[in-house]
Amino acid sequence: MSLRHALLGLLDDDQPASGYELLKVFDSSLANAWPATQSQVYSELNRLADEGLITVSALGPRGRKDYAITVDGKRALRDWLAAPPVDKPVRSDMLLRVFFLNSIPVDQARELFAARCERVRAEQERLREIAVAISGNGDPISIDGRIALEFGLRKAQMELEWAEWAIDQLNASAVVWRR
Amino acid sequence: MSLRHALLGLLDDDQPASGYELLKVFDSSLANAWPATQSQVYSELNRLADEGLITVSALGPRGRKDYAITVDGKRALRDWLAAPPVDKPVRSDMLLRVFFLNSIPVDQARELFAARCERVRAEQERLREIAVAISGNGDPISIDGRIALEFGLRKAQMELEWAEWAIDQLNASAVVWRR
DNA sequence: TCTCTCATGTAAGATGTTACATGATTGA
DNA sequence: TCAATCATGTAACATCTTACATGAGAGA
Repeated sequence: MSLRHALLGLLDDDQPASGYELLKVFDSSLANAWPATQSQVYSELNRLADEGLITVSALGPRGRKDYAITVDGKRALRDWLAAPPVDKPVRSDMLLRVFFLNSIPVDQARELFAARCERVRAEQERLREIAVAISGNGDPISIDGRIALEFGLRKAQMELEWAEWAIDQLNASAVVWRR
Repeated sequence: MSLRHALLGLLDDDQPASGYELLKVFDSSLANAWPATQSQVYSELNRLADEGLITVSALGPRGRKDYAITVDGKRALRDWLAAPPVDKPVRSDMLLRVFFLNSIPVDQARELFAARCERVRAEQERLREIAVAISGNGDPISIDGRIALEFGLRKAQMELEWAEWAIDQLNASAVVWRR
């Protein structure tokens, strides 16, 4: 149930905002921590409003609704932040394939890791551009964003080195095989 | 829809197996790549059997059903392995909290990362024990398992260093604050 | 006027979690 | 005999994805 906490957190940080605006945050910065779809955001906002954790603070053109966090909402947010993070099980399509590597030819396995390297390099590039953007705009860089971004960069680097190491392992075991 | 591919992969690797046996694999090695509950495994096995991708190859005591992969199942598995892995969006409760660090006192933030270090260290320990177990049992270590395990170890190491770095960042910014 | 962006909503279906329910077999 | 393990199933609920639907306002 962290989607609601993400919404509460955003509304606590800034001024009241509409679902449309919050959605843009989910599509940009928050996409790397807790992605959510339009459908989810709008539904959850209505649920939060029903429960009194947020309220409609203003109505705008085109049916726009600005939401503000309530006292109850602030308490819910703080309770969540004080609780230890729950590690939800992580599912990785990539890692699952690794378990079945012996079901495919070695060449295809190498290809799998090579493709992974490509993907990760692209991801690294994307994150580096964000890093440049946020450090270049003159704002005092929010420490939160910096730390989250650093996580992404380190993870990408780790994955890249791992995939390269895996290819080496495949090559080494292929040599052994040939004897 | 990777749960079904995990099941097909397991049945392709080894001899026919029962849901109960497959479940144990999900609780041990596969838990780190694609965790699944008892409820999910049994339902999916029935669905796969309905679709003809696996068949009941033997009946045992206590209503035990051994499943074997079919030709259609093997094709489905190979099609999946040949397709590029899909990166499903990753949701991290921890990372989400990082985005709202400015909503809590610095001490609590430090505590968050310190607790993370503890958790990750425990995880590292767990994985190292597995590494010792599989390298010590005399079997020729499956390259698949080695590569998957290495991913976990590297990820843990990365997270640990990141969390420590984050604490340093907090300390540094706290100093700036005090001036 | 006409298109693009703003703005919100609903519905169907896939996937995952938690809890409950049931009973057979094995070994101490 | 009695407890632990083996063995499968269902139901309710939470969450997430994809697609469809609708319309107002802003600017060329």
